[in-house]
This record gives sequence, structure tokens and C-alpha cells, in this order.
Amino acid sequence: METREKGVQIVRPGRAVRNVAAMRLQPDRQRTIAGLSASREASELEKPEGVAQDQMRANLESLRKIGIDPYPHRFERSHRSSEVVDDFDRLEGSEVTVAGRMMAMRGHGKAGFADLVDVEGKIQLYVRRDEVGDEQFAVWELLNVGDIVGARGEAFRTRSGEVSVKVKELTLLSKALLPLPEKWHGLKDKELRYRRRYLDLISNEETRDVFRSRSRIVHIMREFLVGRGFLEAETPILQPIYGGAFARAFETHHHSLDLKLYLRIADELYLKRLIVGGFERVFEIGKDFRNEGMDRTHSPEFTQLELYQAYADYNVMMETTESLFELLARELHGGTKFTWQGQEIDVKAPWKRVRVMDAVAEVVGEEALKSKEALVAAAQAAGLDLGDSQGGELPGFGGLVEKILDELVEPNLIEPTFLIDYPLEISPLAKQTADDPDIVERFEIFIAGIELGNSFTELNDPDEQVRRLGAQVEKRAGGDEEAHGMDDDFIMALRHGMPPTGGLGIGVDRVVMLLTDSPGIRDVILFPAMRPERSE
RNA sequence: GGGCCGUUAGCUCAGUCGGUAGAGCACCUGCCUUUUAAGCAGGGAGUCGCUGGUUCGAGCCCAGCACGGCCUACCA
Repeated sequence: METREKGVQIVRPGRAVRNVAAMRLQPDRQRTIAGLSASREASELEKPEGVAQDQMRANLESLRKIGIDPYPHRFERSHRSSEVVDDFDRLEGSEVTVAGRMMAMRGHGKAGFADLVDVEGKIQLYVRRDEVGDEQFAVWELLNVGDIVGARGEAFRTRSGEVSVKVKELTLLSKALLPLPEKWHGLKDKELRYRRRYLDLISNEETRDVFRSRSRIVHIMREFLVGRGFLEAETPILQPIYGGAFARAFETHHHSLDLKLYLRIADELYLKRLIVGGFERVFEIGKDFRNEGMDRTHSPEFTQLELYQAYADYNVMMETTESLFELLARELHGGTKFTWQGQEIDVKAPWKRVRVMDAVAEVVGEEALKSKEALVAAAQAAGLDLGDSQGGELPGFGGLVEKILDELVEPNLIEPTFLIDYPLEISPLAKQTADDPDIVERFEIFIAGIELGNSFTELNDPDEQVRRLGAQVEKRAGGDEEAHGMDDDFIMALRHGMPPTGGLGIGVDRVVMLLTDSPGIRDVILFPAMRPERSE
């Protein structure tokens, strides 16, 4: 046990147990440990010396012993690191106060350096014993990488040119008790990056950039719509009847109402009620929940932008989509071109518009569209599993078309493309085209083979809507959990008259993926859904 | 649901033929007052994911399980 300045005794784990002089420190140490848990006490003391996290805790105890509060309440800083660096010409020689996490420490005898990282930058601290005094230098020597500190001192440039703060006063703001991931390689393990996103954010600059971009994207979407006169709305997430998409819902229960409720799978039916209510242009950015499989583009909870515009149709929605994507690309990439996973993308308008039936005809032949039987034969010839092989029923014509789109068309839509005019059968909320009652005015957005959005000219004929939902209810009775239910209140709203309206839904997470060159949806969701770690 | 791969120190990773655990970072000690992946010298640190099995002996071979990744299928 060594004695430091002012008779400070330093606690070392393990080693202290064997040291007679150190035994005096044990009561303090045990009190702290007992506060954690009874069982912890034994294991903590039995641990061999030298484990980094034990040493960090020992350093905490040593700091307390010399009267340092390791977790003080607040700290006034005068500058962020980036401000000192960017404004150095003006600030050189003047006093600044900065704060942040120490991401590296380089001891140098009776001096030392540290990299102090704050929200969007880094500045070097230079601590000299003859500047801060013996007492504070003793504190400095008990600090570890990962600790959060504040420092007041003069802005200067070192011999090698690094903008630094020559510290006059050093303040511990939060003692870290666990070591950070490796400083050079960062946190690599994907599971840990998702489960302990805070460590991912501390150690990986690219991760911070992705979520900064995400924030900007959402902000740009909001400003874009507000600028066009849209009202931002918040509609129910807990819904007694879910609709607006094909998906299984999460169920929950309201105790005092004794009511089964569902987490919404879409915002659609409530936003349309607002169009009935006269708001004319509404949007919502919020979470939807779908109780289905997870993969690179599907998360059980995801963020959707939905917007509805009275007196517009799906053509207007296509133009709106093009404008929004052009704006986003310009803001994030400085132009309309960017790459996603090695693929060149250019979102410059106008985008390709391809009719669904034309796209299907192109992959299975014109003849195959003459009858359902011909389409089945063509699909099977193309090697598609139509689901009947395991004793299931063959899908209807619309379902077949959808299957062919999924398997043979959509993956090849790399350049931005609107797939337009869908079969009515698979689009219960969209209005028919003027010239074909089996086709609706609907489009989906594809970029890089990923479906980014869905839009239609909204069905506003209440009687037709009742017939469409009636067909859905039948499917549901037949065991299709993803079919719509009848929403009487929504129908009643339509009976009061909804103006002709265009609607558009955009998967925000997928847009973020695309614009940040992220390979999967989990990479753009801060805390993606994970199975809990097994605790033993 | 199926296939393949992964799981070793807090982190990033080695680990040969089955022979009793390694490096770097981090942590500690000593030296070092302009370093910056600081340096030099020394030190400590492990439930080899879990449970069984085979074996004189298992990080390594076998089986099952858990978690994760990629692909695939299903669902729309």
C-alpha cells in the first residue's frame, strides 16, 4: 500500500486483503458492498485482484476517501469541444470549460493527456501537476477511461498541433465502473451492439451518424408536410378494431373497461376520419405494430409516415413521393444520387411507373393473365410454391398476382419505381380505376428491391366500402387472421361524406436504411426487438 | 419450420494432432511535464454459452439446449 500526497491511502482490490495496513480500509469497503446485496459481498471479496472493473470500483472508493463526490449534481460548461476546435483562432489563450467522457488517457509522468469526447466532437485535455496541484493530480491518477469529467483551463495548441485545454481545474462528474469496449476496433458483436446500444453509440461513430441521420430524416419529413399545409395528428395506438393493412395484431387488455384492445397495425382508418372531419391535409409519424416474422426489412414495431390529402388522388401522391425523396436525398447526400449496399440509386423525378398487370405479364407472359388456371400454371412453371403443396388452398387471382410480384418482380426494382394499379381483391380500401372495376388506383414504392410505401386513391363510397370489408370479414371467418374486420364507426364516418382523397404510407425505418446505407432494419432502430437474454 | 455459421478475459481476437489457456486493448505497479492506437519495464485478470456423453485426459470430438448472425421457407 503506497501513500500518496496528503497521506491519501489508495485502495487496491484483493491485494488489500493481504495487507495489514490496508485492513483499516475494509470496513468502508464492506459497507459499500453490503449495500449492493448480501450475496455480492462474498463474491466481490473473493475475486482475484486486478480485474479492471474491480479496480475501477476501488478507485471510486479511493476518491470518496479523499473527499471527492464521484457523482456531483451539475456542471456549467462554457463550450462544446467542437466550438473550441472550430473557434480556436479566437479562443486561443482564453479560458474555456468543457465536459465529456474520457475516451483515452496517456499518462506522462507528472502530466498526462486525455481525449475528452462530448456530443459531437473531441478535445484533448492536458493535465500538469504543477498546474492543477498535488490534490487534483492525485484525483487525475485515480481516473479511468470512461469516466465523465469537466475541465476548466486555457485553450492552446500542443507542439504537435492538437487543440487542447491546459487544465487548471479538473472535476469528476461521473465515475465509470465498467470498462469500455476496445478502443481501436470498437464494439463489433452485433448482438451486443443491439442489446447495449449505449456502448455501440459510445464506441462506434458510424452508429451515431446513422441515428443523427434518422433524426434529420424524420425532421425533414415533418417540415416538408407542415410546409405543404398538413396538420400533424396523433391517433389511437390502442384500438378496439384494427385495420388499414393486412397483418396480425398484438393484443392487450384494458382492465377498467374490461376490453380487448389491439395495438394498431396502421393509422389509416383514423386519419381518414379526420379527412371527413374537414382537416383536408393530415399526417402522422408513429409506431405501428405487426405480430409477424422479423427479418432484414421487418420489425414487429416500426415507424410509419401516413398522410392524407383531400381533393387529391394517387397521381398527386406519386408526385409528393418523388418530391419528398428528392428533398431527403439532397439534404443527406447533396444530390439525388447515392448508393445502398453497393447499388447505385438515383431518386431524381420522374420515377418509372409500371402497371402491375404489365409487370406480371412481362415475367409470366401475356397468355397467363387470361384465366386463373393459366396463371397458376405459369406461376408453378416459374417455380413458385403457391402454398397448395402442403394441403393449403390456392390463392385467388389477386393473391397469385401478389405472389408473382413478390417473388419475380419486386426484387428487381432497383431504380425508384411505382408499381401501379393493383387488383381490387387485395386492396380493400382503394378506389377502382375509371375503366376497370377489378383494378384500383393504388401504387407501391420500390427502391433497391425494397418496398418503401403504399398509396391509393381512397375509397370514399360507403356502400362499396361495406361490400369490400364484408368480403374481408368472410376471409377472416375462414381463418385469415390478417384480413380486415368490419369497422362500423369508420363506415359511419364515410356515410357523412369523405372528399376524394389521396393517401400515402411510407416506412420510415426503411427510408432510413436506404439513406444511411444500412443493411438491415435493426441497424436503424435504436433498441430493436430481441429475445431476452437467458438469466440463470 | 429448415440449413449453414458463430459463442474463449470487460472488449477485439488466436488456440496446431484431444494433453490442462494465449495476444492486443482495458486495468494495476514503476519510469516518464507537449503525448495522441504515446513509449519502456513488470503484473494481475477465464463458469472456454449451458447440460450431458465419449476419453486416462475435452476449448477442441458427439448429442441436446440457449442466444445471435446469414440464407431459406411460411405468413401477407
